Amino acid sequence: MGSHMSWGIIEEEGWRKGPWTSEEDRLLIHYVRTHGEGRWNSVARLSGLKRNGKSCRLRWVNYLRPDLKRGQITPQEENIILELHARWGNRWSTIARSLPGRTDNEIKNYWRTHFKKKERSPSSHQQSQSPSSLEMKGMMALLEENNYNDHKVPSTLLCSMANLYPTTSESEEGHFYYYSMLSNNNASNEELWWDGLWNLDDVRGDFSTTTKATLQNLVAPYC
DNA sequence: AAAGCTTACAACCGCACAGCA
DNA sequence: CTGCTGTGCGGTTGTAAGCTT
Repeated sequence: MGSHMSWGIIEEEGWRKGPWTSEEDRLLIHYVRTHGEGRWNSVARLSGLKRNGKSCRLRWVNYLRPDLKRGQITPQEENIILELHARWGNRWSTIARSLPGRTDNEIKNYWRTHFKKKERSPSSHQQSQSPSSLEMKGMMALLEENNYNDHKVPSTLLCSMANLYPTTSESEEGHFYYYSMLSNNNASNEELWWDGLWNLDDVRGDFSTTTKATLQNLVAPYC
């Protein structure tokens, strides 16, 4: 689908809008390779793209990033989304951090098309592969019980994550380390925690641009 | 076969926040 | 302290493709 959509190309104040062309993608990829992520408002000047910074950032984050996982959301990922949404609500970026390769936009879209509908038809919800509302209540009770206060993640969630990201190879190593660390009862050790966060960010790349707010977002749900 | 409906997803918008001069 | 700029986030929209009637 995607690039075939025909949003009319609009030029407003010199900025192009609408669907990206492969040439624009190429320019943006080249820009990121040479200058790194960030400084999005400089993209137009440095790359020749007639796109504003926001548009460039969005295109990169949601579509061009090399670590993106394409394809359908798996049932395991769906379970994680359900669980994390029950816990955090519409904090899509927070949820996305637990699903490497998935973007907040992707998860948000998935939620809207799948679960919003299910909310309206409770009977179909029970038939799905997702946990029933009763099961979810149990999970949430577990979550509340543990409350992440001692930096523990419920084993149910960790099982899903471990199943989802079983390998320790290459880019996923950091993530798995992160989850294993969380599952460790001794992981309340603050040092281990921050080690894990550094590791996570390292994997996500461009650690240098990670702001305090980003780290706070990362930590907040567990604190 | 055609019309209407649903799903999927790319992209935009407005707001909030952090950092910096 | 204040205003500006850059960035991130959540909500929303628009449209192609697929499905149903």
